[in-house]
Amino acid sequence: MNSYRYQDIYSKIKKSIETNHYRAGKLLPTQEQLANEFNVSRVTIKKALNCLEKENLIYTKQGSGTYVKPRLDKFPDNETLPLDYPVGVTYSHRDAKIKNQILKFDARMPSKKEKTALELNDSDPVYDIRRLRFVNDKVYSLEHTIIPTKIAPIDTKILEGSLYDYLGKRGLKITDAHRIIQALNATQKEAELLKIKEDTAILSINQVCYDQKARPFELSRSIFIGNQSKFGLDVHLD
Amino acid sequence: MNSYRYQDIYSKIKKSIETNHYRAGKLLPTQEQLANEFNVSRVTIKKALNCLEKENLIYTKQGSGTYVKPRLDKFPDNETLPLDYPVGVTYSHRDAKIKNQILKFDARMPSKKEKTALELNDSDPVYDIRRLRFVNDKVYSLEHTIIPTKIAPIDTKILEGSLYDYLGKRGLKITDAHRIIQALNATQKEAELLKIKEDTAILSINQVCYDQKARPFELSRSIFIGNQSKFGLDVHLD
DNA sequence: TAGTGGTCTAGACCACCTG
DNA sequence: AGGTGGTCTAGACCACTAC
Repeated sequence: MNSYRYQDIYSKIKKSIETNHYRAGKLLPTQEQLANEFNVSRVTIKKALNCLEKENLIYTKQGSGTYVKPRLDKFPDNETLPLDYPVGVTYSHRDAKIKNQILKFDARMPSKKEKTALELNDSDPVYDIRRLRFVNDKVYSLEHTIIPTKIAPIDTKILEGSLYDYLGKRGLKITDAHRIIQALNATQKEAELLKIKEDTAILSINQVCYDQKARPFELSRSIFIGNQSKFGLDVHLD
Repeated sequence: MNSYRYQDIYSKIKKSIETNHYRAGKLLPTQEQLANEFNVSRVTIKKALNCLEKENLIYTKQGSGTYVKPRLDKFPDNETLPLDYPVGVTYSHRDAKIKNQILKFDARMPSKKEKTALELNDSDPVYDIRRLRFVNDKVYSLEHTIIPTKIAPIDTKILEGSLYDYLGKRGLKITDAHRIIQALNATQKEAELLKIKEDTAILSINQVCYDQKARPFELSRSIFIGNQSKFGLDVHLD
C-alpha cells in the first residue's frame, strides 16, 4: 500500500490532464483552490505538482500560475527503443517473441580494466557471457556481458531468459547506468553473427550498471544492426 | 540573488562531500542534527537533501540514514560528448576552435511533415539550413536544420556562430528535446562532405527541440563520423 | 524498542507576474 | 495593488531499519 496523500492527488490530477479535463496550455486551478478541493495543505499540493512537473506534464510560472503542457507523444512507433532505460530486449519488446542464443558462458579472472571498472578484489572472478538475441526469430543484437560471480549465481537457463529480471528478483536493482554510444562498421566476425554484410553500420552501446549504492555490478557491450534499430531519448534541461 | 536557505545548505553540503569531509559510502549526520547545525527546520534540510539526491550524490534509506554515494566520474576523456545536452558543438568543445561552413541557407514553405512537427500555420515559412561543422579545422559533423522564420530573424553571420546562444539571448530556451539516434552507412554525398569513404558508419541524430511551454521550435538532423565521435549518457532510474 | 527518514499541517512571509 | 507560486517554520505523526 504505497498510499500517500500527495501521490493520490498526483494521480488524480494526472488523470484529469490525460482525460483533457484540464486542457493543454491552460491554467490549472490555483494551489489554494486545489488545497481546498482535496482538503490538504498547500504544501501537499505543491509536492504533487512537483511530481507532475518532473514528469513534464505541467510547468509553473511564479506569479502567474500552473499550466498544462501540450502532450508530446513519446515514440509512436514501437520500433524506436528508449535509450534511457535498460538495454535488454525484454524491457522493450514486451509483446514480441524473444530468444537468446548463448554463444559463450564462462568464468575467469577479470582483466585489469574490468577489475578497475567493477571495483573488484584480486580474488573475485567474473562471468564472461556472449549472447545473440532474437526478436520474432530475427537476429537483433549481440551482447557481451561481464558480471562478477559474487553478484549472483548464474546458469545458462537464466541467460536464456531476462538477466535483469533475475537479478531484480534477487534484490539487485539497476538505479544508474553509464553509457557510451558509437556508430561503427561491423567487423567480419560481428557481421557473420548478425547475418549482415561486413562493414554494415552498427550501433555500439558500452554500459556500466550501478546499484542503488553506486556500486558497479555489470559491464556490457551491445551492438545493434544500424538500419534496423532506432533509439529514442527525451532530454529535459532545467 | 538566487539565495534561498535550502540552496545555500545544498551548496555547503555538496562542497563537504566534494572535499571528502563527508566520506563516500558513509552516513551523513541525521536530518535533525543538520537542522540544528544550520539553524533551519528539518523540512528545509530535506529540500536540500532532495536536490543532492536528484544529482545522484547521496541516497537515503528510510529508518537507517542518509548515505554519500561513491563518485562516479562522468566522462574523463573530453572526446565523449554528452547525449543529454544540446547537440551543438559549441556546448561541448568549449576550448576547441569551432568553425561553421554554411552549405545552404534558404527560406521556403514547410513540407507537410515539417508543418505538423513544428505545429505551423499555412502562412508560416521556415529557414532551411545546412552547415558543415569543423572542430580544430577537422570536419566534424553535418547538420540540417529547419526553423520557423517567426521564431527569430536569422542571417549567415549568426549561423557562423552558435545558433543556440543567439536564440537564448532572445529569450528562447530549449527545455526539452526529443531525439532519435541511429547508426547508418554514409551515402555518397554525405561521405563527400564529411571527407570519408562511402559506407563509413555515421551516427545520425534527429532532433525536435521544445521551449518551456512545450512548443516545438526546431527540427534538425546531425550526422557524425562513427569512429571519431563517441556519445555518453548517464541514465538514472527511479 | 529506539532512532531515522517520510509525510503532513496551518500559517507566515517573500518573489514574481499581470492589470 | 492584488494575486499567484516559492519558501520556511515548529511540531506532529507515520513507516521503516536495526538491534
